[in-house]
Amino acid sequence: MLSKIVGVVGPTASGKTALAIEIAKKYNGEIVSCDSMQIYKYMNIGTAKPSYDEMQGIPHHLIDIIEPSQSFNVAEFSQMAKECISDILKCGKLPILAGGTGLYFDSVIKNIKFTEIGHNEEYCKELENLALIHGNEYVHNILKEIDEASANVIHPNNLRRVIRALEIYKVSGKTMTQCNEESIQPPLYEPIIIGINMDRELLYDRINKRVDIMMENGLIDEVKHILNMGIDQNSTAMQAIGYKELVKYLSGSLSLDEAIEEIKLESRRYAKRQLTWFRKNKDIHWVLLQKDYIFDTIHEKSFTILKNLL
RNA sequence: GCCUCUGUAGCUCAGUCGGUAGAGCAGAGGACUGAAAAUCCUCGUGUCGGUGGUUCGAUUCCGCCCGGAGGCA
Repeated sequence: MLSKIVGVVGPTASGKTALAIEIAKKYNGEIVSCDSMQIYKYMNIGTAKPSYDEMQGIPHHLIDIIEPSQSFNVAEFSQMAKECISDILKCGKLPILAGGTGLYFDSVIKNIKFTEIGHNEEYCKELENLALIHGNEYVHNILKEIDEASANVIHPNNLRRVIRALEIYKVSGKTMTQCNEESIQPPLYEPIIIGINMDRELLYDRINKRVDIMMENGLIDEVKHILNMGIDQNSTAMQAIGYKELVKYLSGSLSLDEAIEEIKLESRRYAKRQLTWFRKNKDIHWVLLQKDYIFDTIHEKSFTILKNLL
């Protein structure tokens, strides 16, 4: 019998954090954040990290665990998240995996096994160079020769993924297809997943307003502070929405208004991508918010679902 | 009041020497196994301002009307 855990997913600004906390309060739970940017310290306003008060005494895991200068990846996340969940279950409490990073979420729910495949930066650079000189197709053709199945799935222009597939082969001697097959394992938990969604217009309105609030709360100072720590503008952390645009503003390539509009635009697109990812997961119980809404209805509907399934 | 320019996709505009139209942006959909808030793919029918006329045929030419911008009085 698998242990039950709760999942809370949805696009940015849909209210995942608040819902997760309510669920934790009601069911004696602890929250495992599933967010690729909230893992970074000092990035609070722009990642909409819950404040100490907002957490209402509920333990939150995998938030503020690394420095913005450090790199991080799914494999590490997956491992840490499973350890957290295991600990929470041992205490007899309910783990709640909540966040908007679809890949991270699935890696835990599907129990994907990431074997030790390191990196070979030199090789990657070499491939990047080849692409620069001969074009993306050229590198894609190299992949086609060693792993046709992957080549068929990865678009030639998606250089990053083409290179990763080649890197896997270079480092491990196995094709990506082979590695992916081996990574499939039976799930560890029985997840009950709540997905929050709402009318697009309403969502976008919430996103736009939240960006304004972030600006009022001092996002610019937060970005300056991180930059002053000597964090590279090209670091993963600085690719976060809200940060990369303000870096452009601070370096003078965008006006403040342009930067704010770009943050809103990128956030809306991000929300759309998140929905695309989560929509294909048929196990999600969607809770929809209509236009003339009372926000608590999301919580009520969620509790009804949980009551029947937990 | 007169003159000139202008009205085409949600926005900015192109274009049709008369055969009912296409870019960018916005938007939508999709992919995703070690950077994932990343990366990548696909998608353009709209009373061509309204109304009369010329024409086999008008968004295109002509008249009038209604918007908008500028100039002269």
